Amino acid sequence: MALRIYNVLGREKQDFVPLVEGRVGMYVCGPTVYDEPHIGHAKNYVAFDVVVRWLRKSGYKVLYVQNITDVGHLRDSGEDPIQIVARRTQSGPMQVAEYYARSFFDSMDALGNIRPDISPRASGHVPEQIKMIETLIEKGHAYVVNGSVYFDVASDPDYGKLSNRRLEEQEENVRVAERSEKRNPEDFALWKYAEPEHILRWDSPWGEGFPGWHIECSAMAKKYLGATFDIHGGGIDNLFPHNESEIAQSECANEAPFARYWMLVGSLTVEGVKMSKSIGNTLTIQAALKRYRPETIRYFMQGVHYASPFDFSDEAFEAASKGWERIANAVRLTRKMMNSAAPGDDGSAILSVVETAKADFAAAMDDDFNAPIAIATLQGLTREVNTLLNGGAAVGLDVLKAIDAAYTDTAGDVLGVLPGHDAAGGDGAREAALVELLIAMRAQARASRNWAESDRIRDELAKVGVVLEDRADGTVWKVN
RNA sequence: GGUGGUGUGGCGAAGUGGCUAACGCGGAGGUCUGCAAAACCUCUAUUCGCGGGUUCAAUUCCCGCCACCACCUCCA
Repeated sequence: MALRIYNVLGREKQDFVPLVEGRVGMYVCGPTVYDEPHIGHAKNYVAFDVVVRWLRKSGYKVLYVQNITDVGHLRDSGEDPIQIVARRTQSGPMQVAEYYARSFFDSMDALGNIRPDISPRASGHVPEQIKMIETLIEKGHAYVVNGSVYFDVASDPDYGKLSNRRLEEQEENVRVAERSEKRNPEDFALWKYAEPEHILRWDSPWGEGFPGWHIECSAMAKKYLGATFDIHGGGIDNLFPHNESEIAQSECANEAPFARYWMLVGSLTVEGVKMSKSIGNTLTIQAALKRYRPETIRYFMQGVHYASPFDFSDEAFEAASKGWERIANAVRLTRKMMNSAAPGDDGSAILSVVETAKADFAAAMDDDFNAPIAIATLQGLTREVNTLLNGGAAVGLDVLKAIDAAYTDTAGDVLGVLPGHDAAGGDGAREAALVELLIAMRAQARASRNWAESDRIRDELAKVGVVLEDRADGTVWKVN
């Protein structure tokens, strides 16, 4: 079954046909590094991490580029956010950018996101941006005013094709344009003249200044992926003006199509409210990781299709967490039983169920990366696996290995939601040995019907996060 | 006002022109168990925002309306 992707450019689900067979060039808008990354970032980048993982699982050789925005862009206040933080912390702007870039990578690593192949920084690509701006000027798509350069929206008949904002429709709604150096209110800055107090500044043919917000993505995508490439990802909140402007700049400068498939991720709210500093409901990834384990965060976020809006609430998180645990328990049990199972294919009747689940999982992912359905197939598989493993009948090692491989291929490699391979939850051989020792002592107590002692061991372990479950064939444990 | 999106059971959330509207959580009952936990089984939306229309048939297509959300020029 072929991969299909909902292309925002055209607003329809399309067969995915890469530019070069077997290869995928993919660009995802990265963060502006002036603050700690939050769970909105997590949702976005987990989504694209899974996209890349699935493409690779499907056999594509993927080149994944995700930028780091570390140059100054203006905000409402008229000031560059990096500059604001720099002043507040009495640091240099690039020091601030570096600090938060590292924090971003740390958080992404902790969430289990595979790093992009290239993480280009806007500050390191100013010459490329200037070159592209010069090209736009030469081709009559941009003009210089007072040391700034603006893109002439009227020169691009395609402007608005991604967001469906056509100029002619817009114009009627534009109130009397305020006094501006722009020809049209819709024109956007490619290069901005730096006022004396602006710290982040570079030399350019138009004097000292700094690049516009959108041009970095156009320049870096071109440099690493070419004028035309396969997939452009980002958040839906940047559809306009950012993504629209990227297309306009790139296609006018390169005279070639830009990204062929646009995938935009739905926005995230917290308890139904948009995260914002003024409300004070921003949840950073580091804070979230103190409360929840990363696999459950990933699982939770993939319970909703990537393009849909997503609400991060404790209640919904708990529900998802329980669902995750069901799968994780089954995998843990499978691996535990692998340690002592006899070779052979006892219980092989389940293999057809395993194959069906793998096929259903693949079909779901091929259908515009439908992770919710992919997870549903794993839940269905888990019911069958649990029935088998808890049924008391012998299960051969070959069968257990097949089950483990199915989970690893799907929940592990693609969704990235499985705990580490250590059956105990991954806290080291010494801890495992200590727990096993206590379990053995408890088994003795149980054998002599000393329930007080056996319950005490179980309760004390529970206090430090080690949960015991008694089975007919022994006791299994896990770390909460 | 413009553009786009969403509205499905107690909660989260898939989905389809017509088989019993996935899956998870929660709830009820049961099995298993020293107890617990885990697990399994059964039940839990005559119904898919509202009103029209198309159709033999719509939650799914079309129109209108209502509600909520996002973005709307230099705020990833």
